[in-house]
Amino acid sequence: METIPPLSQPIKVIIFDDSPDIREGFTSLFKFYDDIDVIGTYPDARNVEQIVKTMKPKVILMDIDMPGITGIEATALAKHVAPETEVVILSQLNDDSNIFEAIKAGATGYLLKGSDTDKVVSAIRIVANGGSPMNAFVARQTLDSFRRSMTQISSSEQTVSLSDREKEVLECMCEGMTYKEIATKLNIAIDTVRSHTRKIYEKLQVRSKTEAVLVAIRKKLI
Amino acid sequence: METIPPLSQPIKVIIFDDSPDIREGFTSLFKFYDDIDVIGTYPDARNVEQIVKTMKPKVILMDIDMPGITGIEATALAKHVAPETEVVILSQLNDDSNIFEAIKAGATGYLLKGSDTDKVVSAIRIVANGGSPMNAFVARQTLDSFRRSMTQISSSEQTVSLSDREKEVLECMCEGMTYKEIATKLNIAIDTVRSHTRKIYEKLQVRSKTEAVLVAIRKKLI
DNA sequence: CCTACAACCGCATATTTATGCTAGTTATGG
DNA sequence: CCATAACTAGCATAAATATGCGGTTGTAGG
Repeated sequence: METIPPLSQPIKVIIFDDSPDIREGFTSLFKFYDDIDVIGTYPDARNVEQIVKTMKPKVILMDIDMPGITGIEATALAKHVAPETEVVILSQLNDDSNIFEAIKAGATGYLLKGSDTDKVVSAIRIVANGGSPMNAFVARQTLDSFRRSMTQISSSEQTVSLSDREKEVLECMCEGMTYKEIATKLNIAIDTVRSHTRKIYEKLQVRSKTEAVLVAIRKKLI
Repeated sequence: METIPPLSQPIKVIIFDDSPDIREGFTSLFKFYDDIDVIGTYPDARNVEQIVKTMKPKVILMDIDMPGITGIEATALAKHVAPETEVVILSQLNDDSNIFEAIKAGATGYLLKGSDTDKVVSAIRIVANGGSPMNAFVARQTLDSFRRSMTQISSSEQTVSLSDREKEVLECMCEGMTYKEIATKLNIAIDTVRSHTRKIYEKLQVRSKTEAVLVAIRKKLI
C-alpha cells in the first residue's frame, strides 16, 4: 500500500486569510518545520479554484471571514476541483453555527485562531495523513448532530447482486460525487471507479450515472 | 453560563471491563486524581441498567468486548435509563466498524486501551464537561459519515423558483434523459437545453446533472 | 491445479456534460 | 420606453463520463 506519501515530501500548504499578520505569522512559523511548506498565501479566495488546481496543495488553511467569497464557499469550490486537498478552517470564535456548514462544504479540520502554534502544526500533519483534528467541543457538536440524524438507513433486499465495492461506488454516486471524488474517498484510482461503474451499469441495465442513481433510489439499493 | 459542575464534586466513574487488570489499573490510577472517583467496577454489563440507575455515575468507561452483553448494547441500555450519563468506549483496536455503532448507542468518547493514562484522565474530564474526546482517526470517520448524511438532509427546505421550461428540462433529467434526448423531446436545440441547465444549476446550487436530479427528488420539485 | 470472480489499474476514444461568452426574440411590469 | 426575465440559440473549450480493450492479484471452490 503506497497511499501514504513519502516523508521526504513536505506537506504543501496554502493559506487564505485576509489578515496579513496571520499570513505572515504562519508562514514564518512553518519555516521552522521541515515537513511543512507554505507554497502560497492569499488575502481572499477569489481564484481559489484556479489556485488549487495549479498549486495542488495538500492542505489549505482557510479563514472563515474573508471579503468576497467566504471560507465556507471557498472550501466547497476547492474540494470540488481537488477532492484530495484537505481544508482546515480557521475560525475567529468558537462559532458553532459555522461548524456544520464547514463540514458540509468538505472541511476536515476546525481550528480557533487563538490556538497554540503546536496545535496548528499538528492539525496540518493530521489532516495530511487522513485524520481529523478537532477539539472536544467541536467533536461533541458534530457527534450529537450526527447521532440525531442517524436514522436507520440500512440497505434492504435487492433484486440485483452488486458486490460490496460496487455498492459503495453506487452510494457515492447517489451523493452526487464525481469519479474523482469517489476515487479519493475510496482511495482507489479513477480508472478503478470506471471499472466498477461499468459493472454497475451492466447489472442495473443503465447507460449513465443519472440513470444508475435513479434506479438505485427506486430499488432502494441505498 | 453555569453548565460546568462545581469542581468540589468529583466525577463519579464506573468501569465495565472483563479484565481485572484494567479494572484495578484504572482504579489505582484514578486514586491519584482528586476530581475522579471510581464508585464501582464490574467484569460484565449484566445489570447495567440497575447499576447506573442506583449509582448515577457521571461517566462510564465501557469495554467493548465483554462476555454476555457487549459494550455497545450496554451503552444503549445505560443511556436509556440515565441519559445524562456519559459513556466512553474502550476499544482494543482501532476497529472502526464499532465506532458508528457506539455513537449510535450513545457513546461520547472512544478510546484505545493502549492510550496514555493522561489521555484517559483527560477524556473523563472532557466528557464530564460536555465535550467529546476522540482521536484524529475516529474524528475523521465520524466526520465523513456525518457529512454524507447531512448533505442529504439540511437542504430539504428552501423554495427555488424554476421557470416552467426549466422545470420541464429538470423533469426530463429526472427520467435519465441525455441533453440530446431532451432537446428532441422538447423540440429545441441542444444548446438551449444547455442554457436551461445552466440556469437550473445556478438556482439549485449544483454542478452536475446527477446532483440536480438528487436535489429535485429531495425537494420534490418534480 | 484450475477456474471463477472480486478488486484493482491502465490506456484510448467517443460522447456527453459543464461552463464561459454572446445575443436574438417576446412578454411583462414599472 | 426601459429593464428584467424567460426562452431561444450558437460557439468554444475543458472536464467528466461511457465504453472498449487489455492486464495483475488474491481468494474461494471444485
